[in-house]
Amino acid sequence: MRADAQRNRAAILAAAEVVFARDGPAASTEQVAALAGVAIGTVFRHFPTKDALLRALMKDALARLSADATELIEHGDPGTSLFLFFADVVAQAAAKKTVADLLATGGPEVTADGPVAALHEELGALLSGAQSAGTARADVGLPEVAALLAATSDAALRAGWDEGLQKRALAVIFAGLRP
Amino acid sequence: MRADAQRNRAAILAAAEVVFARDGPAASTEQVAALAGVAIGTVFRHFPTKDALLRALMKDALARLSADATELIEHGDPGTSLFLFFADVVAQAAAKKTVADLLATGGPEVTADGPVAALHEELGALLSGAQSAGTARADVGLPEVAALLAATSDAALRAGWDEGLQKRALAVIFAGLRP
Amino acid sequence: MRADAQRNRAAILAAAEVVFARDGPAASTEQVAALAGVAIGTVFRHFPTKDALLRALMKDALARLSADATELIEHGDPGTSLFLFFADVVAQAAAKKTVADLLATGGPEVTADGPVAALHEELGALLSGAQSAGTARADVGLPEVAALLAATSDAALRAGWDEGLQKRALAVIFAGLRP
Amino acid sequence: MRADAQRNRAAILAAAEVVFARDGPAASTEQVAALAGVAIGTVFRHFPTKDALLRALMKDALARLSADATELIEHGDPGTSLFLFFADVVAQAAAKKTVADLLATGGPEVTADGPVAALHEELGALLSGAQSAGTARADVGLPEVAALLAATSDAALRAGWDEGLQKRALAVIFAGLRP
DNA sequence: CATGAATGAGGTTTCATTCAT
DNA sequence: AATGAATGAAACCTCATTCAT
Repeated sequence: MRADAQRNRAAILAAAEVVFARDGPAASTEQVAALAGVAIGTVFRHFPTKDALLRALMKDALARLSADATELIEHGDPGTSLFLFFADVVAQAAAKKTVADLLATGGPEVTADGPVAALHEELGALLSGAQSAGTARADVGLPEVAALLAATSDAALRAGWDEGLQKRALAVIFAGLRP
Repeated sequence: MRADAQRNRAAILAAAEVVFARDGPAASTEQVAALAGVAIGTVFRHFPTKDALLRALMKDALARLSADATELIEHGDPGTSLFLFFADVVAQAAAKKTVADLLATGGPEVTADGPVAALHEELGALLSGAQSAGTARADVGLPEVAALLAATSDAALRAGWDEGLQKRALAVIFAGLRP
Repeated sequence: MRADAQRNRAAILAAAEVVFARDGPAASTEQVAALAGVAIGTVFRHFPTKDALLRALMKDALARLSADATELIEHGDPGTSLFLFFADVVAQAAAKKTVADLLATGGPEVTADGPVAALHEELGALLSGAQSAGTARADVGLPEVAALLAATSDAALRAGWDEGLQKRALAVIFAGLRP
Repeated sequence: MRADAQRNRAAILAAAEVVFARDGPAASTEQVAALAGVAIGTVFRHFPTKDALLRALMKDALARLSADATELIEHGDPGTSLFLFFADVVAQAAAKKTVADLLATGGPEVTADGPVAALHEELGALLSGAQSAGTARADVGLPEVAALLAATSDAALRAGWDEGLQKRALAVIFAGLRP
């Protein structure tokens, strides 16, 4: 891929994140092209379908989340990393739509193997760490933790939870997770 | 309003609930008409705008929730009513989209005074009841309870939480609410 | 026809005159019904078609014009009646749409025999009278007088000619008609 | 703009002129597209609204009239140019709707400053020329001349004045304008 | 007779996608 | 590889007309 093509791809993804966050997935692809400063044809050359663009967006967001999780698993404090990660994701979701959408739906058809599974594994590691450290109850499972993470992230975005509300709502969930 | 008109209005609302739950608010009004067994013009005679139809749907769902809450407040056990209501709403949301959407967004422009406020008041009564009965901590407030209710309802729908997942996720939140 | 039916017919015609004058022939029939204070079905019972309603409107307007012309022919001064009639029609047209429309188009398909022909005959009588009285040139014919009457009536309405403009524009035409 | 786009724009305007002249402004945009040999989307790419298309049509027609007037002012005989222009406009109007519509209404919102004012100025120059040359009375003003031009153009179109009728009707007006 | 709800064709407009330039 | 004009299906909405009440 040529250098300018690479640059265009990045610009399109960045523009798409802004546009779809602002106007929802029903926003028109031309708005994305306009914000990216390219012609509509260029968008479709890089992403053959609007859906492909949305999926690429999710993949990117997932990758970023996974990187954060990995960092915490490797260098964070096992007792607090789960809660830190949880709170971070919710805070990010309150600002960006895609993160939430992807967590909520798992994205279009990307369930079993893809990057979503990777993120779940990492979340599982964080949970195990907290359980070993005694800061999370042993009888809570990964599915409900992941579900609650998705639910709160999504809600934080859609309802526009402010920082105070995020804190109080998460306090309830964290209290429920602790022994 | 004539009897047949009344019947059609109800049929349209019922159809809209199904269609919008299945395909999201971007679903076409014609699908609603088809499922309701009426012509497209009839839908627009009853609801002059697609938006008006969506709003009517939310209003209906809200009314049903309020009725349930009122019933619990008046005849339920204060110690368990909050949790019962919470779980019921989430369970319903897992089947119907509008309930969740409305809880998440408060609906278009219906924020301060309308039926949303009424529901919040009722939720507040349930919370107070639980706190008086000693089954909910005194330091949790209505805003976070409402926010968590909206978040879990919405997620239950979108992600299609099965009964087991609903139960486990709510168990965490309920544990966090208890003293 | 029952008395109330008669009353409804008149109310519909009156309403139609107002509505179509205000919004043009593209105005909806329901607006007419609403202004007349009847249901839409009643309009269609009296006039089986929107077109029929428009035609009836023209027929009425024509009848009124014919009556005025006849009155002038029988009791007016031959030397001035033509000019008086001309100016009157233009003045009325400035206020009501249908008169102008009908003069301009002759109405839908009503050319040879109907009330339009009657009006033309009367206009011809007025012209002859003026020519005999020496206030109109002998070499102008009925067709151009009728055409100019239609043109100025229509324009007076559409462009909203005020009284002063009507007077000055007609002064030119009258000067052209005089010997 | 690309060459093919330019060609399409012109084709659409030409088709619109024909279609709206034949069927009035209520004619459908799809007819325009069909006659222009393009898809409906192409019409809306060039003119984002049906109204925009109608306005563009008027602007074009105005420009052509202005060009004709300017030509006459600069190179024509002052004594006859006014009458020539008047007759030409009426003759054209008998064939094309837009010319007449625009003269009658001034077009949508284009009143004070736009090209309509320019045309009025040019008409004023023609009138002054005729008055200086002694072929028009000194006491007729631009307003009534413009009004009569609009009225006759419009009527010539709507009523379909044939050449003979145009000639005789204009003869009356020209006689009224002469000293 | 009157009512007004229902019909459904048709109109305007949007937008994902294709393809000539 | 980029451009942006063209396509055409499909969405929303209107309205003349019909017909059950």
